[in-house]
Amino acid sequence: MKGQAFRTISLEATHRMKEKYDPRTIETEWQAFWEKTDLFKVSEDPSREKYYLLEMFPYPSGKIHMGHVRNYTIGDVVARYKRMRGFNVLHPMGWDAFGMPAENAAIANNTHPAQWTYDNIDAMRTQLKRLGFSYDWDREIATCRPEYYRWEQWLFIKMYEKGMAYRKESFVNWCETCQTVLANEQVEAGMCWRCGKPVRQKKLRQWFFRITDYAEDLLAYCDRLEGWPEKVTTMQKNWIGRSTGAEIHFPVENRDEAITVFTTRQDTVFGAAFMCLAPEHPLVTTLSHGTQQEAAVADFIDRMALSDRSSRAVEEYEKEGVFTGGYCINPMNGRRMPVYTANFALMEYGTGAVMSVPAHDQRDFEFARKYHLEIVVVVQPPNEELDPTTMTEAYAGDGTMVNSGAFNGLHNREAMEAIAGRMEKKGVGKKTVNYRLRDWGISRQRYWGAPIPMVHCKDCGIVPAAEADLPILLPEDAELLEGGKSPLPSLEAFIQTTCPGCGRPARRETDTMDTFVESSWYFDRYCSPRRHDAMFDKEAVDYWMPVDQYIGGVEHAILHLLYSRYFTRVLNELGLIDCKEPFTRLLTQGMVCKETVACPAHGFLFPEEIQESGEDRLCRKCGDQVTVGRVEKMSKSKKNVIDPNVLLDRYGADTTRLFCLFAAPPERDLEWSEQGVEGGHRFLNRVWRLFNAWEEAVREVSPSDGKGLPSEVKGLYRKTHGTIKKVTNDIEERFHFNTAISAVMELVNGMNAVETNAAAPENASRETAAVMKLAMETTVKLLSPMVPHFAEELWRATGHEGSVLLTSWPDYDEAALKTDEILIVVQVNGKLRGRFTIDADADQSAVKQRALEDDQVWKFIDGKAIKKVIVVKNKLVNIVV
RNA sequence: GCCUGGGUGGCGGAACAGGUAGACGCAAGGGACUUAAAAUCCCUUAUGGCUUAGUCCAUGUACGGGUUCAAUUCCCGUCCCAGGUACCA
Repeated sequence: MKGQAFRTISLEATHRMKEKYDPRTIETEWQAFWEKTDLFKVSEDPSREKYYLLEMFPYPSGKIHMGHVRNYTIGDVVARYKRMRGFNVLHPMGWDAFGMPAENAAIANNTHPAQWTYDNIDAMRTQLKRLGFSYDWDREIATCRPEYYRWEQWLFIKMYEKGMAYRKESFVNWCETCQTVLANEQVEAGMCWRCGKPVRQKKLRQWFFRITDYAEDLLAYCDRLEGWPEKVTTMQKNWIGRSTGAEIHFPVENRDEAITVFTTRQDTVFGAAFMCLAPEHPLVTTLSHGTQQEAAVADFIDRMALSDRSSRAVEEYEKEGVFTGGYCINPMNGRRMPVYTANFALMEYGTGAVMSVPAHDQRDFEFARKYHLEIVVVVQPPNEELDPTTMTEAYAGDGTMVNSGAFNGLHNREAMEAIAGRMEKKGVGKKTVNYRLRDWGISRQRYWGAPIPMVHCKDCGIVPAAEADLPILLPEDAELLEGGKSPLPSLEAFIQTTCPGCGRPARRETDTMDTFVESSWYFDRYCSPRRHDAMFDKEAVDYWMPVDQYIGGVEHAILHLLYSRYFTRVLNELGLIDCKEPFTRLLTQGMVCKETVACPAHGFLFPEEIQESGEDRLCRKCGDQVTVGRVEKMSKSKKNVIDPNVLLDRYGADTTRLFCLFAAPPERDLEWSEQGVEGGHRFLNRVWRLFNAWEEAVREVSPSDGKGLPSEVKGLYRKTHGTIKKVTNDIEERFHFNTAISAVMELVNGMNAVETNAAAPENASRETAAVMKLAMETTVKLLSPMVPHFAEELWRATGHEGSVLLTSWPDYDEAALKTDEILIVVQVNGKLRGRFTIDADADQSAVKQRALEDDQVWKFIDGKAIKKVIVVKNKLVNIVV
């Protein structure tokens, strides 16, 4: 605090709370107070233990949605909790500000992407502030600012120099009409999502990051990420897709070259009867050239280029192919194998060539049957004899080798090793490891992104921009073009430059970077966001990193998280940071869902388009009955959205936060419920009234230490300590805020019962008031991370100065949890038959005795022989008869 | 197809290490307060049964088996739902 009393918040301890809970007033007052007193500002302090809490930063689309509210509420609770636990907590926020929607919006509204983006950021920042999140706003970053992407360009150059960034030709989804590259998810059934015209596979020179160099390391560390959900590490492992096998070279007939394949089943090489190449494979055209097949092959390649990857991958896609006219030779047995090109062979996996073993691979089997190709059995299963003429499906299991020359009789698993060894000796192949993971293509033919800082020079080739020229600014005066084509290649003022090598005129690279690049290091930048002469302040980044707890949607399980892990390794190797894994613990929160409502005439309806009339729900546009559909993730297209602003206006931030936390545990989907929000609001009101009633009575007393308790409040004292324990565990170990809140609700119910059962506040004994005070202060502290404004106000009401956030989290006294008497339940043959209470220190035989004497129990054991009696300490007795 | 999750009252969800199934909240019904309504407070609420309406009995955590004194929890099999992934050679 800066010494001066803040205007609207009275700092006096005698400040009286208002009769009525008015969230809007207290929330704006406390937000202003926090800001004025710099409460959330942090700096490195080596004497204190740090805690870096991060939520995935949002794309500035214009409005916060409920998914954000949930994500950031969860994060804020943890941040505030850790802070009360004494940690030096870094909790920053910023904007993932480059990307396509800004360009689309700019075209649609005739604004500039920068203008649109910055306006959105302002709007969303205001919303986040209204929710009372404890961000250190001084660290805010927007990735579209030159101060940010300058360092991304700098890093790109470092990576280029180290060979980690390179350029190569690859296939992309290309829309001719829009003159642009489309991401896979922008291709709908083979058509451009924007103009509806067919999408082609086009070869383009593109920039790549060599993430595959780290495939093994990224995979190996998956098992060490103990704080990550297994679901996510499993998805990453599958994505990396390591498989062991062999690389085999099949010489091409009459040519001095070979087709190299990757296979995991080198044991079946003697059964390889034909070869399948991806349509994009360079040999396909070469082999068919001058043969009768030439026209058919060309036609097939054309047709395949038209179908994008996702539609090629649709279910039950018919396997088809065309003979290329060429042959290759099986290096192990000299078999002449026809070379086909087939739609199921993928250029981007392995070598783009498949040795086809129809007897032992289902896909090859179907292909062979369709085109009447040879089927050779080389692995015989243990209990049956395979006959190639009558087989109805491939046999992919293990067995004994046949038709395989010197390897006949071996078990196929042994043969794998033996054949690999033999191939290596002959120089026709070797054991190898293959990954599904591809290098990361980062080129985008887009305007609204970070320019790739490279220069094309006629004489020197491709050279990095000079460090002194950074940042390579994205020109602001660009005119956005209908259709999405990047204006950069036609902006002469941008393109023309001089070569940093020879000084002669040269041209700038016009590709911009994939926006996943920005989000792969923003968490490092938060550590020293204003540093202008370096990417990061090494000391700061080594103090704060790695992120202790990262929170976000599971939809980023693969790309964002994998790229961030990769970048951390790169930065580590370049000596810029010490850590190797960026996120120690990861929480993936569930989606926010709501029922969909549709009208037969008008389709999906927004909640405000629905009229409630008695039991009926009607469409406001036409008055017809609406139909209620499935509960689905809130989305604009389904119109099942709730605008957080409406909630903030109606209930305030604390109720909104409380509902998000209470309705479901964080990792599960949350189903929206208007009544649930009401319920949360009612709870806060109930607490408010309780505090109002007791405010005077507890003002002068100190919280009870548990000594000399009147019997009517003994239970409440114990409950208070029990609640601290429960809430602490729920937050600390599981982030189960829903059960934490339930526990506080129970405590509040307990406090209410004091008034009904024991004493009205005005004639409560001093001891009773002392226990009440303890319970009240505990309630405030336990609730403060979740409903911070509300808690601040009540903290004042219990006679304290300053912010409750600056106090420490309450401890519980294990001794206070002990009860004099405990409840024992009695079972007969495992069925509940009775219960009794007994002194907590009673020994087991006494407990057993009591159980056997119980009237209720006796009814069930009378006349039967007791076989066994099991006594579980402090819990139950089970009598087996 | 494969890989993850998940299936518990009218609903959201609890039961953390096999030990009282249904915490807490919502909704519903009844009652109190009020001229009235809202708000608030109290009571009831898994299903079925009843000779003793009870500290009662039976059934019950998707379904079928199993292990155990005891299973929502562990094991085997089946069904359904959600998410991810997919011709990966």
